[in-house]
Amino acid sequence: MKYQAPRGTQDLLPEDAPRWRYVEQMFRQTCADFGYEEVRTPVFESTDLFVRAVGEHTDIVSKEMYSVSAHGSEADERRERLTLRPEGTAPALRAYLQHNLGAKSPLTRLFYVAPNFRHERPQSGRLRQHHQTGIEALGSEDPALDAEVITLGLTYLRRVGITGARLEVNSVGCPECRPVYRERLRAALESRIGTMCENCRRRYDTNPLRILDCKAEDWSVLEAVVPDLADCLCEPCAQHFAHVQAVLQVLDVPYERNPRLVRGLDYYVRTSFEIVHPQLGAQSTVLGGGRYDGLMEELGGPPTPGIGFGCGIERVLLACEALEVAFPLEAVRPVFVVTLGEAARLPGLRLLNDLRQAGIAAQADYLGRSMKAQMRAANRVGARTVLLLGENELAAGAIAVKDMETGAQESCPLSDVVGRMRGRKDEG
RNA sequence: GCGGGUGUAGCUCAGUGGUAGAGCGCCAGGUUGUGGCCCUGGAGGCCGGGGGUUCAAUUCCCCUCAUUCGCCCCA
Repeated sequence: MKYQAPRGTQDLLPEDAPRWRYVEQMFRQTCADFGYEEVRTPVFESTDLFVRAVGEHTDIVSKEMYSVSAHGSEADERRERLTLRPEGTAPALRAYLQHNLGAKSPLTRLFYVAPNFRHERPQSGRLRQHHQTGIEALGSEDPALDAEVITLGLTYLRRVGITGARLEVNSVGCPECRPVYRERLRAALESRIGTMCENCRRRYDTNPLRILDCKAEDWSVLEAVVPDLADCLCEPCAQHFAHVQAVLQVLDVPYERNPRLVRGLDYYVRTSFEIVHPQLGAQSTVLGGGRYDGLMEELGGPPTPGIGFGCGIERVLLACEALEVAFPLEAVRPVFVVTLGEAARLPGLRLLNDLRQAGIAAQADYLGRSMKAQMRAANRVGARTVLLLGENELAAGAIAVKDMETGAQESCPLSDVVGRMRGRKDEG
């Protein structure tokens, strides 16, 4: 085969698309119910935007970005470097700042549905082009807003039909208290460096917080040694986290505090959360997010707190598959025009077009096949009604109307048939 | 970047050192102008690519490519 979809990408065929539409529709509906409005941003942005927002030393920026450069004219080469969007928050905030949405309203609620690109090794639940639904709530640091964002995510997943998901929350502190914790963690682990995996030894120097997230370490032993981040939070962060949990409890949202939940993007502060599903394999996070109160300033805007999440559509669908979720898929039941003989061909096309112009789903066979084959085709596309046009019907100025469920057939004047089909459509 | 699995018909997969099969799908017939179910027939495959061993390789060996699962990281 000469051409195939690039590694880590996939085609969505007609048989797949309805499930995607359904899941996206559930997300849009949930967002609408919570007062979130859609934003659509370009699929690529200035490379610098992502470097700034996500962090120069994160995996995403250091080795996973698809950067593109227009080649050709000198003018193009002078332009800034561009990168295919690796995550959704930075573009949303960029648009918020560029269009000064904060001036229109002190609290802005946005949602998006968009493809993301990361140059990683593909595996189950991880693609080079994947799709995320996500939201961003900008302009308030009210802990209740954290709870709202989390609740929206849970509501969406529940509506899609996902059961058995687990909500984990944590607080990763702020630029005030996190360095304090970082040093306490280093001190606690110092004597254990020798027993840690190669990656963690490196992390000990570069980013010790990520050691908490390592699956290779023996946590049954380390648990007792490692200080709890919650014990090191500064007073405002501790209060914030306590309030978030209090609101979750009032809302009857079941959650687990995961003291080792730290996320990989630099901009996260305070509330950090994930929704994981046990049946997803290695990539079990279906939804992840957190607060990013300093990010807007980092991008050159006014101080504007914010919180949001991203949720992988592919992972949602994997979970649905594992759970054997039954989707209520829309079924188009077209009218099918069957013609018999040359003389009926053009009048049949005319009828087909009249039906379509009247807003009635209508199909016909274009392969010049036998009546039996046309009937088979009608059955295959789920036709509810077949309109049969042959010599007898032409002579009588009529058409045979066959109900494919009952098999009953009757004659109808050709001039009445569109109106009659429209009547059936309105019935339901 | 590193490990393991798998590459045979459109799809899901059997199979053998002597150049290939099933189920489903597709097409057609069983009805001079009638679908589904059933029966019958048919089309469709350089057995991923290259090299080696052999009288002979889809089968054994090596390489390569693709794919998949995992590590890292993330949705």
